[in-house]
Amino acid sequence: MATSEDVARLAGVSRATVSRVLNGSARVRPATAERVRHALVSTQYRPDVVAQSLAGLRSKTIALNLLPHADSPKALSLSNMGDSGHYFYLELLQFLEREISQAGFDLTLPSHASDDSTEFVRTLRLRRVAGALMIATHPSDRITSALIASGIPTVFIDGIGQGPQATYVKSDHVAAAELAVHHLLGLGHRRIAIVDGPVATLSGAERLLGYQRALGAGGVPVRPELICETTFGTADAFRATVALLERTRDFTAVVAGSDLMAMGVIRALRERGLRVPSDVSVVGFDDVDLCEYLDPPLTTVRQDRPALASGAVRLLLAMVVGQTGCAPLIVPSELVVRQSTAPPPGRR
Amino acid sequence: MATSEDVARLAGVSRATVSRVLNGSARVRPATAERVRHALVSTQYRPDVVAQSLAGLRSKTIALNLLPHADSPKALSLSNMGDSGHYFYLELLQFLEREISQAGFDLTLPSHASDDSTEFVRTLRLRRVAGALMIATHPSDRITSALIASGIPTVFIDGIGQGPQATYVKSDHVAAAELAVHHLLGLGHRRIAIVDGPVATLSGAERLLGYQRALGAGGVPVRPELICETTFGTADAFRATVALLERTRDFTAVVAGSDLMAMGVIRALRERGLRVPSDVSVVGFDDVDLCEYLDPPLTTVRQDRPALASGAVRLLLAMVVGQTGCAPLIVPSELVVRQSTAPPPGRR
DNA sequence: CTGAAAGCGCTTACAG
DNA sequence: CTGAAAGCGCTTACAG
Repeated sequence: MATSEDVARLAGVSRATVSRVLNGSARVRPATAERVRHALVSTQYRPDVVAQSLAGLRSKTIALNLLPHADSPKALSLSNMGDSGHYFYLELLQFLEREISQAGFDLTLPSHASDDSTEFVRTLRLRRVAGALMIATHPSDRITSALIASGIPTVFIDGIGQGPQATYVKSDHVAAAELAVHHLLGLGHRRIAIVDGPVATLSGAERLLGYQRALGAGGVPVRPELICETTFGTADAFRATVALLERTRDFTAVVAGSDLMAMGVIRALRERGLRVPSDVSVVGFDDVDLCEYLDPPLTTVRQDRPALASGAVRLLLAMVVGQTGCAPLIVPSELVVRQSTAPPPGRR
Repeated sequence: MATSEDVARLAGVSRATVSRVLNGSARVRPATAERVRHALVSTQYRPDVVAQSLAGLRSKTIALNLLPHADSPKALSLSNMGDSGHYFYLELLQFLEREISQAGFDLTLPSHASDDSTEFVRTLRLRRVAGALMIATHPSDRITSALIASGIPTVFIDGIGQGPQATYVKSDHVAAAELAVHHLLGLGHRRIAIVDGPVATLSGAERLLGYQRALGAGGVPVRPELICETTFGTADAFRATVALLERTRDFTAVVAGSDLMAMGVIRALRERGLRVPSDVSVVGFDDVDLCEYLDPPLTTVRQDRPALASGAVRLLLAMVVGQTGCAPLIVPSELVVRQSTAPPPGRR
């Protein structure tokens, strides 16, 4: 593999000059630059990224971390995604990877030795990452503040955190939940339950808030016994729904905290002899790929994955090249009506 | 951040010695080693991974690539996984990440500038990756041979490739398909269709083979009109099943190429008025998390994800430390009977 | 505009 | 057993 030395020799210049035309870091006489450029292609030169990093430049690497309501970096990115509760993030990741790769950056999932937030930042620094993408971190996490203080450009996705070199991107989950509830209200439902994800989570908290607000706006009292909170896992949503049904059957619709949770909700409803949507309507969130293949196809509120991903990468890259104080990006959601919602029983 | 210089000064030795105790690369007098170790902890020293890489060592980084039947490295890892057809690999990745992280390695998804296989290898070399994990590469890919020739330790997962520093890990998809078909045969089915993934794919090809073999062993003739091939996507499985139904309805069971494909199959069956399993039984492969929440809960053949992942990482790490000629690992699958299979209509 | 030199933080022969 | 030196491949002040 050709080194910058080889290129320099071939072009009859010094390595410094080669570096300069490569990085456009200083003015080079057009003729020389041209010679260098020729040498560059004829040697098939590729800069050694490791050497570049060592020489002080930040590497062209973005660290990725997914830490749903866990205060510890040890909570691994993918491991957190593994339980199907996080399929949505996977679909998001797909777009994220595309954008980052197109910008010529590598994505790295660093292994964290300890679970201390100082160590976390140190690990990123040691790898000289250009920036960090943090998915689903809770605002009060130690890591959030450590990262903001570190000055490493970072964007929080579905999390909140702001600083000179930090900002965030998220869907408006409050409005999304309002959309879901309005839809149900519009169909004639009045007794609407919610099987929500953890309120310690941004989306969990916001969806609950939206649910309450929309109910209020519709003149429907919020009934605490219809509010369930659990994890984003399908199995837990199933259990929570079973518990809800044991408590009361006085509802005709349920807002599930996510599409995957909706699967658990629907299964519980059915096992107890309730039909969806004729007895109970169910609406989810995210609009994960498989929604339309569920039985019944799931009515849900879609998060705009491409907008979320490209927004996040755009902001991150802007900060990497020095921009500061970027405003957060709030992405609107969209109701997708399929067949898991219908008017309540006595109302058709 | 403390450098090895700092540690050396504090311990009253040279950087070389620090390096030696760190890497155990040479004998150091116990007393000195002890002093160094003290200095190590009191300075909270962490080696600079970038510098280590540059100094000639391979980095503690494993490259990850997912290239289902694509001859191009441009086909991005996650992007390939994004269509839900690859949820299984995501669940696998979860285990992979855990194992790799525990071993102290980072996982990197390198961005590939071109789609040439030489460039591919070069990219890995430039990043000084310790090894590569290739998921679902086709044996005849250019990349497969380039990688084997490169000498970079690599293990192919759900792919095939062998060399001094390359080996593979996979489920026995043939046996898995036989399991599925035997189960159906045992229930009394004789007319069994298959909606398979691409035969250009290892699992697609093997599952078809197993299907044919099991049928033969059961004395049931293989009928070409009952064999469909499509992608691993749910939507395509849906379409293929619709097409199959237009051709013939003379079957009482279908073997789907994967769980996600099974979702498409079931949906198509239902839309055409067929009930599952009373009219038609359906069996999938993989045993993805959500199988038990489908309606009906899906009978499937489970791939042993933990065994696949830990086997792959173990082999890779062995090669990273110099072992050569590792034998491939074939992992057995297991039938999981749920409720999408039942005896054929007239036979209960 | 361009080159010689120093430096990024480590490791590894080479001497002793 | 241990240190001084060279080197990994690049970049960036510093001179000119």
